[in-house]
Amino acid sequence: MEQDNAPKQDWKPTADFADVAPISKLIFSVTKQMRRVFEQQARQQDMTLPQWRALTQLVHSGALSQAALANLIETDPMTTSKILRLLETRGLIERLPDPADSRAKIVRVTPPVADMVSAMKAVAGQLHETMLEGIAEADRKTLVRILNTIFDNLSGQGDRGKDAGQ
Amino acid sequence: MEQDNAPKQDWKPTADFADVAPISKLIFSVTKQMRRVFEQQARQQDMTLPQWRALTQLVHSGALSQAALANLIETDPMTTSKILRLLETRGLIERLPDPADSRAKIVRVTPPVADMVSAMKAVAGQLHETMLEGIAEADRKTLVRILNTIFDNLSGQGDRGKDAGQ
DNA sequence: CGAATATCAGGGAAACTGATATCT
DNA sequence: CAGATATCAGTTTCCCTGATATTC
Repeated sequence: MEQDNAPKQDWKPTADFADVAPISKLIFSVTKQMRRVFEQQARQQDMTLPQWRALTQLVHSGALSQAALANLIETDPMTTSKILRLLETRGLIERLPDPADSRAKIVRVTPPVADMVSAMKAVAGQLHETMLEGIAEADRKTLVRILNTIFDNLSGQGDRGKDAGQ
Repeated sequence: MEQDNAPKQDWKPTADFADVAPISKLIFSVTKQMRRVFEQQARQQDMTLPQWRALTQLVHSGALSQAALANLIETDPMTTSKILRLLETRGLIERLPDPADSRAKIVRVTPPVADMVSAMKAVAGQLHETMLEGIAEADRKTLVRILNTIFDNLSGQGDRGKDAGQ
């Protein structure tokens, strides 16, 4: 038996993630909180965040091809296809053949989605207000500006991540 | 001039996610980009983001019980257990019985983890620099302050997510 | 006893890879 | 033909739920 009542490590801890990339860590933490709160509320409508992003993008942009939608919501075509299948099964979206390109499918939301979107907007709006409580308008503008800069800096990194600027 | 914009569908599109929660959407987009770039680089070390967060937390805090670690990295105990099993299989961490509480296990990193952490720090640091390029020091400080406020606003929301202390 | 710790069993969703039929 | 579009098949990881043995 070794008498090691003092469990100590030999090597030095040096700098860790929080020291090397404190802002990254903070953004990840914030997003994790946002995601958890959102999805907990959204489960009442059987809605996940990626599904919600696809749906709102379609509401915002109108009918889109799957490839265009995938680009806008920043998911690969295969994942987008699966997300859309889930939404289609529930009758929230429909996929129509593109008359101008028989490879493509045009995706659009269906009328009965309105009620659900309305309910979800309340959830998203509530979350948005809660998280921004006590933050002045000037700071919010600054935040948006900085985040847009970060987004632009990251677009173009990695294999995929082309444009999507906007 | 633009008093009447042309509607595309029969039902009213009203406000969508981007209108209701533009900052939320932006944060999600930024995080998605960060995550993709990070995990793409991290795959060279067979490392995912949650695993990396657990590992760096252990480096930072030293030995911890699984419950304490789970609280710090904001994952539930079951998920934490599985993440640790993956790390333990690779010999990156070890779980020892807590002499003071025989229900608990004390988790700590193993010495050979140093090389991998060193390589990952380079990746994380590179990503951090890239994404913050062109952002002044004052803006970075502002960003950290606002994000901390948001984090505090969200802590306490939802079933889990109490105070980050304990 | 009630609460906490860790784990088992099981499920769903997201992201990625490689391959493929069709079409531009 | 090269490239784009959407999908199939399959794997991994994460996150959640309910249940349980043990211990505080």
